[in-house]
Amino acid sequence: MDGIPEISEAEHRVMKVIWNCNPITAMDITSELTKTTAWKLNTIKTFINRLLKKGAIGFEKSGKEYHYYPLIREADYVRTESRLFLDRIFGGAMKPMLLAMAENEDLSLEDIEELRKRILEKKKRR
Amino acid sequence: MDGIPEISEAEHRVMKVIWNCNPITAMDITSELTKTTAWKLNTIKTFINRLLKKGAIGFEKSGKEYHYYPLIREADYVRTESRLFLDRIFGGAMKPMLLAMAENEDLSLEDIEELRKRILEKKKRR
DNA sequence: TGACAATGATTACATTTGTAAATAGTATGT
DNA sequence: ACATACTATTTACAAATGTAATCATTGTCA
Repeated sequence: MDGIPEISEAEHRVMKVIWNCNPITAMDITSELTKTTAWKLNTIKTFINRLLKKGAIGFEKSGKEYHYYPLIREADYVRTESRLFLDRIFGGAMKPMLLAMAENEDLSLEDIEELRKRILEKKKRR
Repeated sequence: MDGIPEISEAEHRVMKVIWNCNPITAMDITSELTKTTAWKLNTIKTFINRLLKKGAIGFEKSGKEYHYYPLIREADYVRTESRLFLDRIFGGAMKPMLLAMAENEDLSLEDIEELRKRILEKKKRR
């Protein structure tokens, strides 16, 4: 039910732009990315092509421009990556991860409260 | 204050064995790893050598055997990797990460309670 | 002391990734 | 219809990674 392809770091930066706003042209992707990276147009084209080949995005052409759009949902990608991270670093156990995060990152009691509510809701939904 | 070198996925598997028990010989690392992977001895030797070159581990020889030990602490590695993950996937924001995790993984109210306590303790410590 | 067996070091090779230049295809104005 | 100016596709290349075979060193037993 998954089938999320391997997406490299740089490719992921491109995906984020496409998820954020689509369909979108290569030019617009580039404008967005050059705000935060030093990548050349051609470099970004390479990433776009690799994403196409991997089946992560698709396009429809109108005139001479291609308009790209995602074929996988960000939520699915995030879920897959989170699970991989959890498995790799914490042996798949949620609790040690949370405790480590609590130790190293800033977390307020309000954040915790929100988390609790969300879990209650989730339980109710089922 | 960090200086954690880049450690690849496979190398990390080796690191975990060394963190878990050290000093340790290449043979013992291999016995451990062949339980869960199909890696050949030589493959594992390669990873050990790359870790040596990267300064992630050191060794002391006794007789013909080398005994390897870590030069970086697992806690530091975990912190670095967690931060990278958080930045890459969630733009550095802890809360969205927690909410996504709460949605996708099993988290009990008891876990949350423990988390809350830990945060209180941390606040007190400072 | 000299050969063997074990262990570490070096070399090898395909794939992925970051980075980009060169080349090819095409809609549009003249 | 044709050249032009874009835009997309192909090709390039070095570094990192996964995977391992081969070469070199050295302690040990005969």
